Amino acid sequence: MRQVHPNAALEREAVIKMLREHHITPTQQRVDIAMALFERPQHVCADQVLVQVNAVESLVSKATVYNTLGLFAKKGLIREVLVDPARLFYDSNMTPHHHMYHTDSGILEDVAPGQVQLGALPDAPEGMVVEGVDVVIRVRRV
Amino acid sequence: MRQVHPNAALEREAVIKMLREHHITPTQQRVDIAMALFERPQHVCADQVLVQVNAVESLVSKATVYNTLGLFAKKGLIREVLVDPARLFYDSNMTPHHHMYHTDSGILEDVAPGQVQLGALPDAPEGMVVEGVDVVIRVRRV
DNA sequence: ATTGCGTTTAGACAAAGTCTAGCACAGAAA
DNA sequence: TTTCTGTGCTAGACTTTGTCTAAACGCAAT
Repeated sequence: MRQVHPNAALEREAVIKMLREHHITPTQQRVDIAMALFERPQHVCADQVLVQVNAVESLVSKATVYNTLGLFAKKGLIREVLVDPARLFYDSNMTPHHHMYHTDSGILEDVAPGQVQLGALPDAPEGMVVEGVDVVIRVRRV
Repeated sequence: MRQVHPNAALEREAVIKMLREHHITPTQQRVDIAMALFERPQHVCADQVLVQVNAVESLVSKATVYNTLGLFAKKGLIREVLVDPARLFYDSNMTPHHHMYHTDSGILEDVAPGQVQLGALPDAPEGMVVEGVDVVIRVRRV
């Protein structure tokens, strides 16, 4: 049986509200996943979320973690980050910013938007809209 | 037995020279792959290269295609492009430019560097160098 | 010819992510 | 509260991309 720690109740409510605001039905599993994601701003891949959510007790299946992360990204709650060819990262920080990726260690850092001057983007082709612009600065040890 | 079309001889020599300039031992397989890549500037994934190279006759194995594309990228002959979470693309156009990615169709286009104003990048952390900066404009149908 | 080293190969393997078919749950309605 | 319906969840099989391994190959130098 599912047990929810009583002290977590308030944050849980806040998360449910957030999901509702993004037109996502707040199921138990989605709330669990969202709480893991928004505990702190972070970059995670599906596998890490799976482990984190099920750390204490098995709450959410693999398929649901994948489905939910995809749903959250589609609904604009989190952001996909493509930096590692082997896995997809998600960023729970939705404020505009860019990324610095350490290719040898896999570390992914945020870069404040003011640190990159981005101007004059090309127009999207006829009948298309810009969904987003990703800037990734790849760095490595000398 | 390996057959090389006589008219391709000249281009083959040029490719061999290019490999040597990048300190890559020009084996038959590497030359075949490079010729497929540089036939025209293009974005390809490993699987497409495998098919293209072996279209007429089976010349190169899967492992070699993967190894060779990785080698070429490491040696600066081609460039990895991360746009699709499911596969890694390679760009045989090494002149500086950015990318526009059609998320629904998978089409990947070049964007001339002049069309994006990129200024004032943050410094790389101590003991690190910037390997590259990727700018991807993701677009989709309205 | 023989040795040695880098390259290629087939096929097994690994990891990320998707799919399926049936069960469970959320929310609406009575 | 109970029932109902459509959405969501699950285990586990499956797919796809890419890597690894061990043996064979190729070529240059001895």
